[in-house]
Amino acid sequence: MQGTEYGDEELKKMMANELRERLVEAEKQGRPLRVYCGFDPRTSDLHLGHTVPMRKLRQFQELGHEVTFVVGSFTSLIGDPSDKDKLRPQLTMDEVQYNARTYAEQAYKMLDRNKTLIRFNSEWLAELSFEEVIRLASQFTIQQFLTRENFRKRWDNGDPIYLHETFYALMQGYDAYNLKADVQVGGTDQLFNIVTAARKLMTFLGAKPNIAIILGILPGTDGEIKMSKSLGNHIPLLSTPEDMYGKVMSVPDKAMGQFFRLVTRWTPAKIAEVEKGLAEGKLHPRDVKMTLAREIVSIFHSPEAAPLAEEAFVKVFQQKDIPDEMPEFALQPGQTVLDVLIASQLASSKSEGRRLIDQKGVRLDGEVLTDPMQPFPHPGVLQAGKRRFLRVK
RNA sequence: GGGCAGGUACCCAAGUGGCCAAAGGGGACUGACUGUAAAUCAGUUGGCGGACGCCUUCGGGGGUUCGAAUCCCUCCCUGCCCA
Repeated sequence: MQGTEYGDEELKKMMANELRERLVEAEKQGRPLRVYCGFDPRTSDLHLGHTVPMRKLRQFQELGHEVTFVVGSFTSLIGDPSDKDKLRPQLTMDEVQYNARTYAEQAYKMLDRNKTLIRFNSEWLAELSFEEVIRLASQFTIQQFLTRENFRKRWDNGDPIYLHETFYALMQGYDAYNLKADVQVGGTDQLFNIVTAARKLMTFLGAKPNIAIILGILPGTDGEIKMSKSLGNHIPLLSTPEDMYGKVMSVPDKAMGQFFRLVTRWTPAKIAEVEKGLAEGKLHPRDVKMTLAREIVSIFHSPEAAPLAEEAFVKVFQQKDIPDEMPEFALQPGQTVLDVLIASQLASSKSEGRRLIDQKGVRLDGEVLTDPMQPFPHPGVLQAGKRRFLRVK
């Protein structure tokens, strides 16, 4: 139950007990537990936050249980208009398939490729008739939905709550029913869907309710809000080892604990020890965070990549030196400093490039450049801000 | 269907005829400092031109005005109340 967060001791106890019973029962039947988690294939770019439930799935996998990675293709196909004016594009089956594939590919950084079943929920959800949907819906009251914090808040604020949003809970419950799931994994934002909706629906349909494993939500690099690409505070799974290491180092000290618990492979005992050391001032937060960064790079890249990423970090930020490796750029005759910034994508617009130069953020071989329009002085190492380097030839 | 209140930049949210490219917060970026891309402090955050400048932006479209995010018309969307 490491990293779980039910927000309620009773529920946690209940789930732990049920899990124990289910294990015994499955054992008797000579089968593994069926565990699943659903993922929205809207994006193909995963970040650390997505890996939290995956890591839990992996643990089940290692214990010999059957893990299903459900691609929420059905929801993507119908599109979700809850983002007011931006009409979310409805993805085609091809796009969903494509995203799902890249998604799964990244997920295999966490999951065992050979032991993971991948299913698309449109397989069964698209088959439901309206009549059946109504029958399922009749098991719920509006009031039940309004007790969910998420809906409650919006209700109180006068924000829209769309009717179909309530169906998501039903769909998720039906997924669990269809998969005959023993266990469903998800973040605290899924508590209602997994515990209230899925369990109720499964019981109604004559199945055993799934057991909820509810995990905490990983904050982003700002340490406050949940990690999300659209908020710009995410650490992409596909970032380079150096970038990933650095981004972890930029997480505020206060948020380290959540990273220990939610993304590392550390045992509760080790985490307790580290936190004790920090609290007593015996461990330096920077060193602890470096260990954390190494661990994270090891998980998502390789154990070999971690020390190299650390080396690059130490070199650049502690010794204020330049990294060994950096992209190269072939200087064209007549290019100004600004031209090079744009052409090399160190700046996305001329205004941004100017701003960068105004702010003394651009250096060539350590010298601050002040004139955006000057012809590029000479080949060398161009630095934009603290962490972007370019070898100009 | 009727009445009322709303739709503002990446997000939240002020602004209700010129001083608005648009307060404030968050996020992001830059600098200083440091223990790190932590914390703290300062600055920047639509685009284009060296700059006083120009262009695009406040739900969509149209209009009034020397001048509109702000006023009018119309359409779309949301909330509340009534039917």
